[in-house]
Amino acid sequence: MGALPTIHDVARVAGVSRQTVSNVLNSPGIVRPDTRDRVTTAIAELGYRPHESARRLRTRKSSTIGIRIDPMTDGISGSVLDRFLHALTEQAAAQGLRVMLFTATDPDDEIRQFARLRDGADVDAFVLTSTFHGDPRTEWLIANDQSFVTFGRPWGIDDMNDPTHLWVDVDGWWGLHEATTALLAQGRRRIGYIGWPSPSGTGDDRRRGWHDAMVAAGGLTDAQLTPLAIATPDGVTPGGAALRALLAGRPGVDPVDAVVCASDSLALGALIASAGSIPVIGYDNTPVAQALGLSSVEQPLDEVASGVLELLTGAHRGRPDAGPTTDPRHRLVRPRLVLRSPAPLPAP
Amino acid sequence: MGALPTIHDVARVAGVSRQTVSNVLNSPGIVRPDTRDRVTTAIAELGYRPHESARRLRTRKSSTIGIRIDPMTDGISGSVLDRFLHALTEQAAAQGLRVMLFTATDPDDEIRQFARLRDGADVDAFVLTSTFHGDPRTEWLIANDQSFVTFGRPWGIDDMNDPTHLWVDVDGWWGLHEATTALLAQGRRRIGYIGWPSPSGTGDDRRRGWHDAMVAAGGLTDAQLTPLAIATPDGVTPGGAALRALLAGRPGVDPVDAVVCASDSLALGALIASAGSIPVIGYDNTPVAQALGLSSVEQPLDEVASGVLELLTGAHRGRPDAGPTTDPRHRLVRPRLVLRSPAPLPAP
DNA sequence: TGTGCAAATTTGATCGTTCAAATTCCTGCC
DNA sequence: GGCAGGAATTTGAACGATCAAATTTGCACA
Repeated sequence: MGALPTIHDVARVAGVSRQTVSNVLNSPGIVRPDTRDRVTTAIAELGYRPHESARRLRTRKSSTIGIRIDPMTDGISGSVLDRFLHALTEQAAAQGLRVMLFTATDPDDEIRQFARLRDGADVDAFVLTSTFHGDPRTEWLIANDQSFVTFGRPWGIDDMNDPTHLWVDVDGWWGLHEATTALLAQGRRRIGYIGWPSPSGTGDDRRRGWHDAMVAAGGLTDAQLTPLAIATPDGVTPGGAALRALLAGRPGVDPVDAVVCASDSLALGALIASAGSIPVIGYDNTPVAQALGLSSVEQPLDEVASGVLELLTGAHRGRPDAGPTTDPRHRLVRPRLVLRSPAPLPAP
Repeated sequence: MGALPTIHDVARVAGVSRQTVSNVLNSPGIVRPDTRDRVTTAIAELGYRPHESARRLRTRKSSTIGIRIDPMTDGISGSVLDRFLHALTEQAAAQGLRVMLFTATDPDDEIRQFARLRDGADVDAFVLTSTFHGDPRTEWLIANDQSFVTFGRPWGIDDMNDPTHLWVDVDGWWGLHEATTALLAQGRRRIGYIGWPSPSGTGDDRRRGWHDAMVAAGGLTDAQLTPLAIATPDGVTPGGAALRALLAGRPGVDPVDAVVCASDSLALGALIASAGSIPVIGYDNTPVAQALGLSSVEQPLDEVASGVLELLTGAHRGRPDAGPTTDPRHRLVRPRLVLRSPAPLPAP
């Protein structure tokens, strides 16, 4: 009674062989309907479930995805990973895949973890977050023929159309384009941008979204736009400082009448510093933004998760050269603008 | 070259048998030092690592902990689970344990997931978060003799000293006692409390922390304290409403001059509604609190994680009746008060 | 009725490891 | 030198599943 039933027990009860039971589970098409029913009944009766480790040993597949969980560097946007993890786990489970976590102190350590998990046959695919240009992790994974997909573009030349690896990303350009356009529709004309220093793949992309929307609107020239964009490290305090600079203006540069930001952290700082005098739009739609009624650009993490799984389990099977070339090797999903009116906040 | 080395390859290179290699790995004490060295060298040379699935199949242990990842209900405190996950994964890895995620829509579904993971021999222990009194999940786990530890007390009578299962929790009483005491030391006398409706194990515990500190201070009687505590659902808006009520006072009830809250969500609402006029202290030290300079009570999630692992791998092995009775079956860790001065916020 | 051939099912081997039992090695002592 | 007895090591079997090949079944057709 204590022992769990094995495939052999099911076979005995159903009056068939082990292999037939295995076939019912793995390729039901090749077994005759009446035997299949008999086996299914026996499985239900005994409450049998295949022993995953035995299956993994034999098939040399773990059906497990490894993903690194960050040390929660920036608290505010940390929840993006959290929501992504949830979406990924949920959708993976629906396909019989498991999600295993690991931590790493730096990229080199992460590569050691890759090796450890691969050697132990613990996972057979990885999902990478926050990749950067020339990332040693993707290079290692490619060199070692590991199956993986990144959440984030490679940001190299031509990577969009001829990527060296599979990726899913959110179209930050589109997000900031939408945000800027929405402010323009509200009659704002001098819309500033607060983002990160170049070069930053994500950051530059978002800045271009703002820039292109402003140019399309036709009010300002390229030269007039340049002083409206501020590059600063991420964080609430830098966001506040940047906004004060934009509001103050300079000789020959008028103050801005709205601001879009590359992150909710920056936007929060800007919101506080602006004292609610001008509209501010952030990025990521974090809990902070939700709580304070800050407008923000929401990343559709469900779509990102399903895109990742498609690339992992679909024709490409997590490798850039495996699938047919007709099948796109990436997914670029569109974020959604969430407009809110800020809650009243206490004065200094 | 493609194939990973097996224990057999190591044995051949070292000139010993499979089992000796296995012994070097699992019980180094029983193998002679010089053979041990030879084997260790061969392992390093080949880069051998045991195939975890094969090992699990044979030993019937998975060395994997299962934990559910929540659907991110309340965004603000969601990051607590996130930080806990990170701490748990990190410390588990140090002990050769893996962490596997799963999702569930409700407690019954979660029980189905338990069964699935157990039957597949995927995990051999569970970590439960946010348990409640009479939780069907803990009952199922006990009835099915599963190894598990909860993050959160059972909240039943006598569970503290004679628990039916192993648990780790943060001492919310102590956290609110500290917060209240800190405000008393600043000269505040009429300190209000905003929390959740009774019965709520966590909530009632935190309220008692505030209550006991107030009583110890001696300024107010029990009857005078009652109107200073407000019970309301969690959230930013309810927090604001509660604070307005406390600030307005009533016939015979003077306004408060400070407030402690059961969560950062409530505290954030209170902070906004108070317009910075009185000090507010929250609970969880979430990113929002950090960003806005809101004082808060921080849960030491590293300690919680290590406590969970101790109970899981120590003498008790995740079961209430396994270890010696001298060994405590729970850990109650003390939170840390983080005092900040709020950043200036924009006016309505 | 027998034959051919595909479909359905069964059998034997195997994945990489550890357990249990058997064997060999070594050391001390008479 | 022989022998006892423990330490060190090796051997065969097993964990529970799937793969590959062998076998049996079922059906159409001559």
